[in-house]
Amino acid sequence: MKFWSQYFIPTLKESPADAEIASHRLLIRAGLVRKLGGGLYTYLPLGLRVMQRISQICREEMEKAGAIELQMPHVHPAELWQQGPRWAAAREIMFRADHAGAGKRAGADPEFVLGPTHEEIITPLVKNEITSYRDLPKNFFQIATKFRNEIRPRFGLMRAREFVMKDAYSFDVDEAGARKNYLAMKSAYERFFARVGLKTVVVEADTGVMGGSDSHEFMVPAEIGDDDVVYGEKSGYAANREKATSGLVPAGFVPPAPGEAVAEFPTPGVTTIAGLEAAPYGVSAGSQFKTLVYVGDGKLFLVILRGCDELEEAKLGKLGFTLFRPATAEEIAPVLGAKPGSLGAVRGTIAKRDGLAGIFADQAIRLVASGTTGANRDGFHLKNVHPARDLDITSFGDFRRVREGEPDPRTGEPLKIARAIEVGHVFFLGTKYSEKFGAVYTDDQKQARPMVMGCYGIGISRSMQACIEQSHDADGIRWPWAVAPFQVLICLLDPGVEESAGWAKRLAEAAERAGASVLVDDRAERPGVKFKDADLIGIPLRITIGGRGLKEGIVELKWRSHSQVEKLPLAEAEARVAAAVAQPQA
RNA sequence: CGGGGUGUAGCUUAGCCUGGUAGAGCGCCUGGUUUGGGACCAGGAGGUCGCAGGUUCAAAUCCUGUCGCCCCGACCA
Repeated sequence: MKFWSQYFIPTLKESPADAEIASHRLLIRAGLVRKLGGGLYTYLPLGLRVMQRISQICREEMEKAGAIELQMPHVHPAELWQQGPRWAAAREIMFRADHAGAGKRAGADPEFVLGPTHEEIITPLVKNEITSYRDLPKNFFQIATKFRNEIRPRFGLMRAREFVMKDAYSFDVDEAGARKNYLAMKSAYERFFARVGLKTVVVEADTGVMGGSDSHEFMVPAEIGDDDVVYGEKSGYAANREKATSGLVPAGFVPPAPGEAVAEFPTPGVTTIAGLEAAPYGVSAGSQFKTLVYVGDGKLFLVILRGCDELEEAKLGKLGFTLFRPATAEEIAPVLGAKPGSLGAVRGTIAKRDGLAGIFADQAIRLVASGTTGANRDGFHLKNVHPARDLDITSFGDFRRVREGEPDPRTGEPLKIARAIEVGHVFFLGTKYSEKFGAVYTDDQKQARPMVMGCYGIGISRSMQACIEQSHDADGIRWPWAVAPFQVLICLLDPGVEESAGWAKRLAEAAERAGASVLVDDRAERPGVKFKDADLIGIPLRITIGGRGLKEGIVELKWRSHSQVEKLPLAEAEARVAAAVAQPQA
């Protein structure tokens, strides 16, 4: 039992100017966190309590699923990351943790980094400690602070530079075992989110910088999310937009036959899709081929899309480059022979074809029978271009961004798109890390084999904010029972009156005996202030004790999520409070 | 990093265009009256106007630079 007057809950009437979304405002107004700097927050007592509750639920579900808790360092020798498979890709977001007097040149690699995640730490550990198939499978987890120098921290805890995450890493003897672990984690996640009261949607996801092959994300649908989820209402198809495909090109599609031969025509000053659409050319965007130039691991490559389509950059990840970025005009001209705006991939028109690592075409261009594209000669384009006949394509793939309304890949129904917050992510990693770090075991045939891994994250601090985003009203937060900082708030309107204080104590003890945590608002404030604060901090069950009620022989019981007030006769009050705690309505 | 915005008391902000005494509300302190949905009265404390330079007799206000923060895009739990 805590007394408000002895505790620390700095609530605010007005929300700070730098908080824009509801959950961020409430996080601050309800006294859960305070900002130190961009993406850096202090968890105040109330916020910390919520974090601890979420963590505890997470811990329980992990352990039920057979995972073992440990704790790894936050400071990592940079060397380990340099040995790993993603140093180049991950160093951008890593904080350097050089110690003073390291005497490093500017720009030199850091000696230490702050851990953004822990594959590079757990894998060497397991390599050293586990060598036999008899000791596998194992699944280790920790709940710890992560450090990522996010390019743009935002929305409070939603995307922070320092945040709390549960991360788990599974090690198996083979793929079948790893799949089993993957599914075990996936269902543990479902139980976890159900318990914390977060409604999530599971979607197929891109693996991003993490690497790996299979991946699902747990999303909380919310307007303010920074992911787009593509889904079919009937089919059950749901995928992150970065990964989503549509049935634009049906299975068994037969490309149209080629027509007239390719012909060049002058297009002075026209360097955009829109420019070619306009008079006098009148070429629809859908029958243009857009040629994008990227640099992958130091070499140029081309991506061909229909003029009406947009590149989904994340899909370039499957091409296998460690690092890629759009090429600059200076890099393009010598290889293609023209400036951006006149580029194309028609066979024989590329100045230095061997200067390209490949030409990758989105499969949707196969829908085009006769297209128009740049001639690799400034001021000229080519028409009557047939994808298969004329373009010098290395391979076809899915690179375009899905748009709302396109057909579901399974059922053909129009796809929908909604914003969502990613709160959990499971990856099937395979042997990418174990091979790199030599995490091998000896099987029963005395053969050395790489362990098959999976990794699994839950954003603990982000989940806290997602709870608020999903459960609040105009007056404040409405905490789900399981994660509320306190479950019962006793609003003691006359803390100085002995009879009132006595009832507060008795009812608080009754609630605690029934298993609830209790906060007593014993401040010398007017009732209005207490009620407003009660709604703001969102404790699920409120018991009001005041002179008016006591005169009537009652105390009041009210759920934060309902508007009705129940009057409890004093004689029944303790039992009724205990009964309410046993059957929470939140 | 690109684009947009913004920095004035613990919080929300007015003043800036058109240079000349920094002002309000909330919160805080003291006293009093109040006491079931953010009370009222009286008094009080609290501000290097983000920082640095410049223009000027004079800069919160104009100019330059810089830093922080917020929003939109790429990154992610």
